[in-house]
Amino acid sequence: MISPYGLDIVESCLTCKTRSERLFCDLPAPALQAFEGIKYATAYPKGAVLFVEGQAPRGIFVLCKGRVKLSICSTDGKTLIVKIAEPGEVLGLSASVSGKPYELTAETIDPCQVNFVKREDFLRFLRDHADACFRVAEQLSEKYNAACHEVRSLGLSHSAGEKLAKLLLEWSSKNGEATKMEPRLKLALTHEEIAQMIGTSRETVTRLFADLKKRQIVQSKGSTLIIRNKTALRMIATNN
Amino acid sequence: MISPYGLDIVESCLTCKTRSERLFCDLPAPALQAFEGIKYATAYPKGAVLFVEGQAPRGIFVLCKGRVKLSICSTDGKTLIVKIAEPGEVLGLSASVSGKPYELTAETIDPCQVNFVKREDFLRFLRDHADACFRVAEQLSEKYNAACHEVRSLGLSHSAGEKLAKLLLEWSSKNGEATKMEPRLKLALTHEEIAQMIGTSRETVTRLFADLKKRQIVQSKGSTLIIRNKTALRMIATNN
DNA sequence: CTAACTTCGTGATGCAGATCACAGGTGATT
DNA sequence: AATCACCTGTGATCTGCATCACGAAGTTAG
Repeated sequence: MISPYGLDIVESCLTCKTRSERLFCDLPAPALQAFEGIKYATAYPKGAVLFVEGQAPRGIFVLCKGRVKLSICSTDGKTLIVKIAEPGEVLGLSASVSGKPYELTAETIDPCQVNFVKREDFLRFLRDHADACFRVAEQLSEKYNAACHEVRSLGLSHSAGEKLAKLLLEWSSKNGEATKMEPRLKLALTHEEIAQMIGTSRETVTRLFADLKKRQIVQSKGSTLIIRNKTALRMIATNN
Repeated sequence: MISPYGLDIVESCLTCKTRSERLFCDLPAPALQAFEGIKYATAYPKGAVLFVEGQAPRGIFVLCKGRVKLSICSTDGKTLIVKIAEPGEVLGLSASVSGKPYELTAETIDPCQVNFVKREDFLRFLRDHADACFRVAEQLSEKYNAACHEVRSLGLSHSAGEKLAKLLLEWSSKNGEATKMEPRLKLALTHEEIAQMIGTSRETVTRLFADLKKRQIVQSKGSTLIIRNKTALRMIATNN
């Protein structure tokens, strides 16, 4: 089959191997069958925009492969990256359910495979399949939960250093590296983007990293970051 | 019937007059009947705590009367008020759906009437009533939407003045006063609480109000605030 | 009607971090 | 190897606001 942007496209959800690990995708057979009928399997290159904040909801995007940057943006161009979505997440869900405009902008940062479902089709699907509807509620709860974490991090931390430390710890816990004494993680983002994630300026991020290195708390090798002193980092993250 | 804390308790959802105006409550007859069977109508005095951030979810709280303060709190005691919930909202919903701990603390700021539903009962109810399940998804979308607004306000505004202006405009739009040239609104919160809503210090709020008054943008009469210059306020809210 | 709180108003001070400005790195592209 | 575009590092400066500190003005209670 054709494979644009260097992706191995999983054509059908019915035969998808990773389905069972994913909260939303792991539907009972009838629902899955119905979903199969209304979805459009699509592929996007890196840097494609799935939807823009403020647009009327066209439908949902189930992310199968690749990562997507979710951000909000102020009138004067300042950007805040809310999260980096991973495969298995459903994007544009809340807007499609409520009918309100998308509240975020979604932009791919890898080549991505996405299953798109038109809003009307999706709503009909939800009416017919109660079990899927509950999955949606679960997904939305997850999203709400994540948003609350974001609010907490933005609203309750005093310093930029604290937020950076929180972010690094969070990242390290995602790679199964959390248990290790000295977790490693790939820094796939630029300082600029990290700054946008914690709501600060690029220069501050650079300075903070320099400081962490000087204090032997982290160490970088190319684009991998090694956390040498996890307890110290945790101190910075929790305290002030 | 008994009427604690000076409330007129609406005993049954079936005869509730305000039901139709409320997103979640306006259920089709069978679901409503079932809901009636699992809910506990309860009343709380002002200052009661419905649930605390971090607790395992016991169930949902449908707010019938009164207002509830939703906040998150850091280890060092700093508090951020996320929102003031109004009648019709369902509290503790996302935690009850996902099974994760409550992400907020809910505290009444008026005498309140609340319908409580135990988590297991609620989940069973959702399985049996697909239409209610969709309502839940809608509610969660609302909540997610609100959380996104919060994130935006916290993460993208440069100054405390901007956030205060946003808050005042938002409040004025809730009372049907938005259309008027000079909307009035009751300031039911102290400067301290307002500060906790916009993530700043009490003194700053006082100073900002003083400044707005000096510039003839607002004017206060006792606990009512009159917005004299809406365009100026909007300038402050959007720009910097 | 005074005491005891709570909330509000305002000055003085200090610091975190935004912003500007520029220099050195790094990797692609040709 | 040379150009370009984009990152990273670092100094200098400037400001918004947190924090401390205290006194005035409301509010509740005895």
